[in-house]
Amino acid sequence: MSQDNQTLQQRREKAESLEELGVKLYSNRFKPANIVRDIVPKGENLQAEEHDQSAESFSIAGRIMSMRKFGKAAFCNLADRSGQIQIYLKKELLGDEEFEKFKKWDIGDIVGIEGTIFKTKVGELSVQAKAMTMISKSMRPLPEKWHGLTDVETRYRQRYVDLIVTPESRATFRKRVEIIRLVREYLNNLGFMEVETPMMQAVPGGATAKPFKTHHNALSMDLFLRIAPELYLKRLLVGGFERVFEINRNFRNEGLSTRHNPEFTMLEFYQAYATYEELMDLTEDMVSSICQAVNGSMEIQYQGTNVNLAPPWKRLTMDESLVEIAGIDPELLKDDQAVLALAKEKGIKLEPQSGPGKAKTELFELLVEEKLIDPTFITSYPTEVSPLARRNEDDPTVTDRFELFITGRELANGFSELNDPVDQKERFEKQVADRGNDEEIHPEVDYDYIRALEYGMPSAAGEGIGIDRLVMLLADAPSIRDVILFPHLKPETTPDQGRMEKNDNAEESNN
RNA sequence: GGGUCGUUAACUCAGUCGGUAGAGUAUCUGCCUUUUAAGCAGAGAGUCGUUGGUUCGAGUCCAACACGACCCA
Repeated sequence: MSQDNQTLQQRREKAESLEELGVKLYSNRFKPANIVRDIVPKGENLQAEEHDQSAESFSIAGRIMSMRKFGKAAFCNLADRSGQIQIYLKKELLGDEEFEKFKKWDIGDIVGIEGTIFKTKVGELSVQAKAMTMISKSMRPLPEKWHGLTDVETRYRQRYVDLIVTPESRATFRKRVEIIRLVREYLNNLGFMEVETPMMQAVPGGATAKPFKTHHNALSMDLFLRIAPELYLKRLLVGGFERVFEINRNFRNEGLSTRHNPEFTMLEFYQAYATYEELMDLTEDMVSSICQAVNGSMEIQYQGTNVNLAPPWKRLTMDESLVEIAGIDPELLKDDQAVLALAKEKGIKLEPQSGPGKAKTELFELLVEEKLIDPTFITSYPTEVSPLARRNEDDPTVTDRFELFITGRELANGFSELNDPVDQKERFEKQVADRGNDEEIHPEVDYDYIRALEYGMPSAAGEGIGIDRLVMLLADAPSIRDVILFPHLKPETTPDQGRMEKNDNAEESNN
């Protein structure tokens, strides 16, 4: 704390002298009648140096972002949720007493202003203050006005500061909110119901991933944070909710990267009597129209690369992509042994029980995935890697499934759902048997889900879209941490903190 | 988990060959009633990420650790 001494102390002293002048440092009396966005149009017809003849009074509240003080007058920039406007304060108008109080104001304070509007010499619309109210005194200085806050660690840890001073960051999160709103609107318009299913699950199913474990004391049982909502949403199809979706968090206990946060937001939706082909059409239309709405165009740049989201999007089977993009001989793909040998040659390590389907998928990830820049649906995923997808009726080694790739990254995964309880049970059991030596993956057969299928689930197709990755794409964000308000970081260390003690505790809880 | 880079004032950054810790912004004091990176004059502000080591002497060299970024698995 000692490093903050000087600034904090100075601010405290100012705060005290304001209190002595009778100012409440944290008043909740001020109710702004206006926001900046409302005031701006009122000044449209004013000339430079002209005051609003109607003398209409406005009141606004916000944070002081900058100050330019003169002896007996000053200009400030005030920011509220809708924008920024300049405030002009002069001693002559406010009176000696109020102006003395103003001198103790700092950049970062949240204040209320009442006044009339005018334009300055250079034509900037400003509010001339006739009354001023302290709403919240700031005790810490804001980052430098010109460079702003560039240290990414501080931006992620102290997002509140980032949001105050980084307009791009505010814009990204507003865009995120808008994208999610548009997804909801799109699905609602098609008659989908938004539902919430369990985040804590006794059997973490619906994907292959390492779950987080937690414990319920009263029930004295372990629970897992969900890795996917899939099996619950399909239970709702059984229950007769024929179009459902959920936008919520999934949790995966795996590595962190620019594309992976331990908790991430997923859209999953299920539509009875649809097939995966209809979902490809839906996805193409939904994503491209949302892009048009938030970016004004379907042609965007992602980190300097042009991406065209205008439909129709390319559709390739996995085998076609291996031939067209990886340049693999189509004859080779027909020979299971040759496929396995090629995977080995490329340095892919496979479990002993892995078949050609797994090998093809690995080859795809290695040789094709990153080359899919414009949106591309890859279809005909091997049954081996698709435990929940419906088999293709003509070729049972593949499923009626697609994944969507944009800028070399997986954005969506969808398929025609498996609704045959016998087939589903066999596949679950095989998955458990095949888990290999990875105990953490934790596959278990969800027998209640099998029972649900035994009551009869309508034919259906379902899909998951990674919302964080969609926002990254549409907001041109390089890291998933730029689109998550509070991304996961290790606890920060401070010199005067008992770090050693913390480490001891951590070790104990690991054991 | 591995590799590379980074961590110096509240913020953005310099810091040469190992020899008294620097700038701009912010802050404080004075002047200043249309500025907008306002201006002028002056002042204060540092656990150089942490802990060790080498050295007469370490922000600088070495090691370990912490946190972060990027790449790889």
